[in-house]
Amino acid sequence: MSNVTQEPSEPSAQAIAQAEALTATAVEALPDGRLARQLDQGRPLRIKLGIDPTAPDIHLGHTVVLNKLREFQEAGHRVVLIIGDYTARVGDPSGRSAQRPMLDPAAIDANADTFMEQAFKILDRDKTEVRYNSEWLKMESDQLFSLMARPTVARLLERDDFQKRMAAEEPISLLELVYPLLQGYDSVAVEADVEIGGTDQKFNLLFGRDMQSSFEQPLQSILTLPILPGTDGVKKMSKSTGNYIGVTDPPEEMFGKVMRVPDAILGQYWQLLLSEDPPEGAGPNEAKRELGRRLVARFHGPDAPVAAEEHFNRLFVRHEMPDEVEDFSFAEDPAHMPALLAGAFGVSRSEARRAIGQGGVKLDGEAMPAEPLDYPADELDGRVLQLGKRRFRRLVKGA
RNA sequence: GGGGGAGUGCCCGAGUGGUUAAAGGGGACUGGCUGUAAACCAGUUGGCUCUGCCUACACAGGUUCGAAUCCUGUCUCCCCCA
Repeated sequence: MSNVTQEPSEPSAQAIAQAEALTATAVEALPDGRLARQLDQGRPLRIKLGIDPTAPDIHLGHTVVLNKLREFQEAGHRVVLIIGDYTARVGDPSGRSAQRPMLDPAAIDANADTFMEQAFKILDRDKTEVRYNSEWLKMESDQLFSLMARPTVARLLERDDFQKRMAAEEPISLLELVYPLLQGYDSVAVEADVEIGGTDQKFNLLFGRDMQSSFEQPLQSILTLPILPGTDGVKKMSKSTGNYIGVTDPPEEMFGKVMRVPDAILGQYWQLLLSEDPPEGAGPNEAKRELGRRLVARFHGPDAPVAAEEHFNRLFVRHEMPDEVEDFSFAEDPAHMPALLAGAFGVSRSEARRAIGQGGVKLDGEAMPAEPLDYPADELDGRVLQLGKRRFRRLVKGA
């Protein structure tokens, strides 16, 4: 395929240096040396990222890739952000151990909107081209068949995920099998020069080259970036496993979540999110605090970290109440504690009873006794009800 | 189309007629310790008007004094052969 490109065979020293800078944090940049030759073409490259809007929010895991795109933009290149409104309906099998349900189009569209808005917290709008892949994937079936005629089943089944699932005798839908084709066709449609993704995307990214090749296009090079572990320190960060830090999380929550991350992955967080090592000589506590401050500042502005950190100190270090507590108004008199807790925190009454029995419920900081369960409304009015360590509501006697 | 296997609580997974709201593990929650975390210890983990009652082992019926366990049908999934 090299005959269709106008790349010089030996990249300039300058291009090599530039490529090295851009791939420093990447796990792999394939094919070897290709990026430098592309950079030498002296035109802005088209850097592709596809995101399936299966959830409405962007979390820090996404930002690793977005930050890389930003670097490309700063180097004068153009980002092609593909909203996978069509592929979201299919479901990417990458890293999956089970089939996932198809999403309904309305939800996908809503997700896509918030997603993009959040992506522009990082990307430069002026150097970004946003495309929806339904634009070209909503095709006639004979056109689809001609796509499907190209790759072989054996080729598709090579991938890890499928191997594992077959070995475990788990189902793989035909649709999932076709997914890489669709993603690959995205690359053809936007004439991508470079595609970026997490290491779990390697197969799909490489497959894009196959697709481009069958359409006799220049082949994209690919860049895989490390996967950011979630706040549990084990699994990939994702909304569905609940181990994520969202870019729209309020400052206190963002700071708190950072502080709760296991020490073991602190170094990775620093590297992947800030592209540097934790400060020399700082203990894990301080390193996490600094990480938290910087992230809060990045997403909420330079003034936000102070209040967020103070909130954290108050709640978790000094075990005091937050300065602002949401009201919960109740009408019953006398008030039945389990019912009150259920209403205020969305737990079941049984759970509430257990929590009380375990000393997990406090009123103005004092643990409540198991008995009695009923209190006169006047006695509770204005006091702060607490469940566990971090859930608070100010009780307000209402009509 | 034929044959075989399986569906249990948030997840995995024991249990094949009766002290089974259902072993064990994971996760989660609460308390302790702590640095916020990890590790560790203790407790909890279907619901409720809670010394008891109700609902639950894919779904719907049936057998039985009694069923997650037996029977029938339905749905779903997996494997093998074609």
